[in-house]
Parts: sequence; structure tokens; C-alpha cells
Amino acid sequence: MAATMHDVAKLAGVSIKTVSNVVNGYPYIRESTRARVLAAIEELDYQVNVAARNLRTGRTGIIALAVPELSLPYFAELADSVIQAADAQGLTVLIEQTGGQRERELEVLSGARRHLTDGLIFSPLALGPGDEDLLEVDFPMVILGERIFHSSVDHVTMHNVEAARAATRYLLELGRRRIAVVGVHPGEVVGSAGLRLKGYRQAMADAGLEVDESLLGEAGLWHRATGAQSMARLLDAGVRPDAVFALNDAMALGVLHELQVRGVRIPEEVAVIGFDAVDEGSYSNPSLTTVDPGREQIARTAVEMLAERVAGKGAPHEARRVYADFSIVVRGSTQADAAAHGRPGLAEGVRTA
Amino acid sequence: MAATMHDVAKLAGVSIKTVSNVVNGYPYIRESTRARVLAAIEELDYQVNVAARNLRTGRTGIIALAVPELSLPYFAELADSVIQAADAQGLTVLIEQTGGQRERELEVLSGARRHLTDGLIFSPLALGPGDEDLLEVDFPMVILGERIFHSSVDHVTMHNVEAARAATRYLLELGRRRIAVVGVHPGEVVGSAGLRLKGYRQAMADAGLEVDESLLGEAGLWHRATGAQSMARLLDAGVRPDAVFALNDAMALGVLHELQVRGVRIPEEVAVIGFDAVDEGSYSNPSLTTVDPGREQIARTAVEMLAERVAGKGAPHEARRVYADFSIVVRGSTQADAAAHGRPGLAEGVRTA
DNA sequence: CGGCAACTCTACATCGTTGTAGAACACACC
DNA sequence: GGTGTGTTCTACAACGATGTAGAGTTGCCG
Repeated sequence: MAATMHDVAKLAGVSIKTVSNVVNGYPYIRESTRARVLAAIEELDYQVNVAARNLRTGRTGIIALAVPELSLPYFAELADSVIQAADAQGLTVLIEQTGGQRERELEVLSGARRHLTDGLIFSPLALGPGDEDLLEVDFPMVILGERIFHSSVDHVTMHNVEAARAATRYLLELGRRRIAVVGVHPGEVVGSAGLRLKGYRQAMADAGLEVDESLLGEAGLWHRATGAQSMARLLDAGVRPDAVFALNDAMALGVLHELQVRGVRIPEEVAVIGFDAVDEGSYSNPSLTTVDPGREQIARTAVEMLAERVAGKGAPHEARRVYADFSIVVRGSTQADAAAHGRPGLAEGVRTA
Repeated sequence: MAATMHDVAKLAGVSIKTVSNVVNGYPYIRESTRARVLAAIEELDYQVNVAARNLRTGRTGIIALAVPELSLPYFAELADSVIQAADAQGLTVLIEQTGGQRERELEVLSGARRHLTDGLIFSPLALGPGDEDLLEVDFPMVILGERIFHSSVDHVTMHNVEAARAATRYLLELGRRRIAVVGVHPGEVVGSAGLRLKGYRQAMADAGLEVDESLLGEAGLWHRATGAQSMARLLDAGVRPDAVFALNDAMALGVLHELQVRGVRIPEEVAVIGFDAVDEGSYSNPSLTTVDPGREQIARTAVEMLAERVAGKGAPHEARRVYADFSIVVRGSTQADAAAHGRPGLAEGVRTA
């Protein structure tokens, strides 16, 4: 079996606590003692038993990340960023997939697994207004996104309204007027769908244009498939937009697909913009103009805030709400020349915030 | 603070061990006692402290999954499948990203984190022949992929050679003769690159064709960008293929992009096939013909094998090697009509194994 | 040279759970 | 009535680390 501190202590001829002190960098240890202990550790190939340390200290060094689905590129890339940020803080990440199901999101909040982790970064999809009380948990948590807010919990989110407004304004500046929206959640006010649609409406109003409600395509889940279906329904209903604002990139890629299956030329006949700036969009055909919501910044900020909460457990300072910077990345789906010379990944971003 | 078994025991008027027995479903408990304990648990909102249980039992209920990068769709979808399979077994998944760096892969194998987990599902990229000894670890492990084999470790992998051979044969049956390969690792024999290239060579030989080495494009990392670059280099060198076999989907998507930027018509002038069957490929333009390597089956099998190893810790049975079934999914990048009516996700697969 | 501070190290209790061993009782069997 | 079997429950010692408290030792200061 694996060696314990006891074995090391015996071999080095010191007390078990001294081994502990060496391992944890306690300063008052004679150099010769430290060397002896380290040698014993080396010889026995000793590694601390994290479970025991956890029990004693109440810390695990693991944080949980709860997202709907890893197979959605946005969340995969978010997870990637979170893991890297956590690594930088010496933390490991345990991932839970909720599938966007309410029941599973509740489980995450009350979950038996919270003992395994020091804290939670949570990107809810099913919880919403009315569920604020559920966020009153007794462990460190950072919420991502905008489905739900609670004054006592840290939030990291994006400028949804402003970014969507900028995206719409950008399409308007290209001379587009009949701008369809794909991914609308009717009646929603606070989620990404509601906020981004709000930004769209603002930009239209800014330009003195009426919103033609028949241009708004619904889509519950924001997948490639639902984007394509939503676009198909709009076209089948006789709607003829000259631009599409898909509320995320996955749907935008579905839209691109659907339009091209029907022989619609992009961007000449219809310009398409997405939201998220997933890597996939720089290699689609045409490449996808999109809004970069500052995913890395979101991940890094969330991890840092969580780490702070974990460390300063006793001092419950004010909850914070952080907004990441966004920018618009112009590519071939809105500007033909961007496609021509647009070496993927090198496309210049239009900094807007 | 959170309630402990002690608190529950006191409230229910039983010994702490009885509480433990109730929690763990020990049968010999009077119904009335069980009810009293459950009521106390309910009242105190008690949850077992997993850290303490871990320390006592030596099990954590967590398995680690080590992959190169989650932002690569194949690994994101693999992680998705693994998490779901683990969930079905009551296990949680902790993800480590190695970035394909040797150093980090070594860390995973010897890592301090192994105390946190019951076992490891490992998809190496940097380790290779000569590193077999490193796989002699004293914790349960399942290796994915084909970079490295060791007789004492369980492996779950795919029929790389046969699948690549089938993919190439499929292109040949379409009448293509100058089939380029993108993603070659010169000199490699055992990794995915080596094996898939081997399948390609076999299919060419089967058809009595010589392999034109100038058709083989190198690409170290299998990303969208490297696929596009590799394709660009081939074209710039004056190579004129009538088909491309990209050794994975990410590169295939880069290839599609590069070809279209140059105005090459797909599939008329050049047919493209990938490998992995990531969701993204069904929505590209054109949609991507690909090899489905049986990712879900791989994930499920790996988790089940690992769970078995974890459970039967004492009995080191023979290491197994499992190959998942594969199939070819035909879409628009090789058959124009598949694109026309090819509603994404509904494309028919050609079952080949 | 007494007293105090700074080192260096140790013994012991403790974190919250589960395994072991066995007590106590009831019931059946011969 | 002794023996055995089954049921129900408890006391206590682990698991492997860290926190607390304090025992020695040294060196310096006045």
C-alpha cells in the first residue's frame, strides 16, 4: 500500500507532525531535519493523502463547474478556459452536466457532491426568476449568465443587451433593414434570449425602424439543429430577410447551413451574425461574423472570484456582479471581402466595448 | 455548521453507527428505528460528509478523464459521453487537460491527484512507444486511443486501420483516384495518424493503385487551423487532388474552408471525408462525410471497464482491449445529392462494421 | 546571570465516517 | 434447558492528515 506520513516519520526518525510541517512548508525546521524528511519522502515515494487532508482542513482543492452540455462548443470552450484558469490557482475542476434540466440544476445546488468541492461555478439554464431563494446556499458559488440574479451571490456575465445592440447596429450600418432574429424565447425577459432580443429592439429603435414581429424566429434549445429549423420555418412562412441575427453561434451555423441548402447566397442576399465567437465559426463556409462576449475573461474572473470566496470563507463581503468586455468579430458571413482574404483566426475585431 | 452523524444520532436517540447503517441500507434495522433516524436526518438536513467517507473507505466516487483539449469538439463530445456514462454508474468526472504536452501527461499518471479519484480514463497524445513502463500504475486505468499499448492495462480503441481503409475505399468507389491525406505524421506507426494512413495505403493497394507521396499533407496538431494550412500547402505545391481524406473532422472542416476560399467546388471537383463524426460536421457547408468511430460506445465501455476495475480492486484479471464498431456517414462533401436533401443528422450511415 | 524571545520539535486530540466485534434478546429446535 | 440462528443495536478503534499546546534548546539583552 501507499506510504503514509507515519512511515515517512519512522524512516526519517522524526514525529509525524514534523513530516506534516515539512510538507506544508512550515518555516521553523532545521535544514538537516528537512533534508532527512525529504529524503524519506523520496525513498518511499510518499504522496499526501488528499482525502485525509480534506477531512481535516475542510478543503478539497476541487471546484465544480456545472454547465448544460459539453457538446455545445460554447460550453466546451468555456470549460476549457475554466480548467486553465483553475489550474493557475492550483485547483482541479469537476464537471457536471445538467442538460439544462431543472431537476438536475436543483441537484447541483443542493447536491450531495458539495462536500467534494470547495465551490461551484454554475451556468444555469432552467432556473429563472422565482428561484432566487434556491441560490441561498452555504457554500461559495459564482453564477454565470443572466438567467437569474440574487443579491447575495457573485455573478459574472456579459453585456448582453449592449452587445446585441452593437451587433444589430453593425448589420444596419451594412444597409440591411429586414433583420431576422433566430433563437427567440417568447415572453422571456431576463435570460440571454430576452436580453439579446432587447438589444436588437433598442438598435432598431435607435435607427427609427419598426420591428416586424414576423422576423422573430423561435428556438428553445440553442443548437445547430434548432437554428436550422427556426430559419427553415421563417423561410417557409414566406419571410424574406436580408440579414439574420442568430442569438448564438451554434444556431448561426445551422442558419448558414439551411440558407445554403436552399441556395441563398451569403452575405450577398442574406448577412448572418452570431454570438459567442466559438472557434468553429472561423472555419465555417463562409466564416461567421459574431460577437465575442469575452469568454476567457469570464472564466478567469469567475475562478478568481470563487477562489477568493473559498479562501476568505469567514468574511462574507458584498456580492459582486462583473461584466466582461465584448467585441464584434467581422468575417465572411457579413462581408464578402472578409471571406476572400479572411485567413481564419486573423480576422480583425471591431472593438466596441 | 452542517450536521454530522453524531447530531442525527443524538436527535434520534440511537448510536452513531446505527445512523450510518440506515444511511447505507444495512438490512437489520427495526422499521421504527429506521423511521426515527430518517426523520432526524430530514429535520437536520443532514448530508454525509463525503470526505470522511472517502478517508474511511478509500473510495471517492470520482474518476478522472484526461484529454488533450476540451475545445476540440471530438474531446468535448467524448467528455460529454463519458460524463453521462459515469453518471449512470453513480460516478462523477474530474477533467484534466493535458494540452497534449508530455510533461502534463506524465503528471496525470503519477499525479498527486490520484488520491482524489478512484481511477483514470486517459487519452494520451504525447506518450508513445517506449513509454509503456509509465503505464504500470497502481490505480485502475483505462487507456483510450492507440498511441501506446501495454499488456497490463485495459484499452478501448477504434478500428483505425479498417475504418480508414473503408473511408478510402468509399472514395475510390466514387471514382476518385488522386486522394490526398491531411494530417499525416511522418514516420509514425502506432498513433491514430500512423494507423489511419496505413488503412489508406491498404485501400489503395487493394485497388491496385500506387500512392503518390506528394498527396500526403502533414499536420502536427489536428485542429481546424492546421487542416486548412496543410491543405493550403498541398495546393500551393501544385498538387491537384480529386478527393481529400482528412484524418479527423476538425482538419476536414479546415480543408473545406480552405478549398472554398479558393473557389474549389465540393464535392464536384474535390470530395472530402473526415473522421470522428462530430456534430459540427452535419451542419457545415457542405455537410461533412465522415467516419463514425463509435464514440459513445467507447465512452460507455471505458467507464464500465474502469468501474469494474475499481470494484474488483483485489482481482487483477487479464487486461482487455476493446474495439468499437465504426460506420461511414455519407453527407454533402462527397455526394451532392446527399447535401440537397440531406437534412442534417438524418443522413444515412453506411454500416461497414 | 536571570529573563525573554525565537527556534525546533513532539504528543495528543480531532475531522466524520465505517469496519469489527460482540452484547442483548427472541425464537425455534432437539 | 442448552444450543443455535437470526435480528437489532452499540462501543470502540481505525482511516491519514492537521491544529493546539507546550516542552526543550539556544542566543541575546540588560
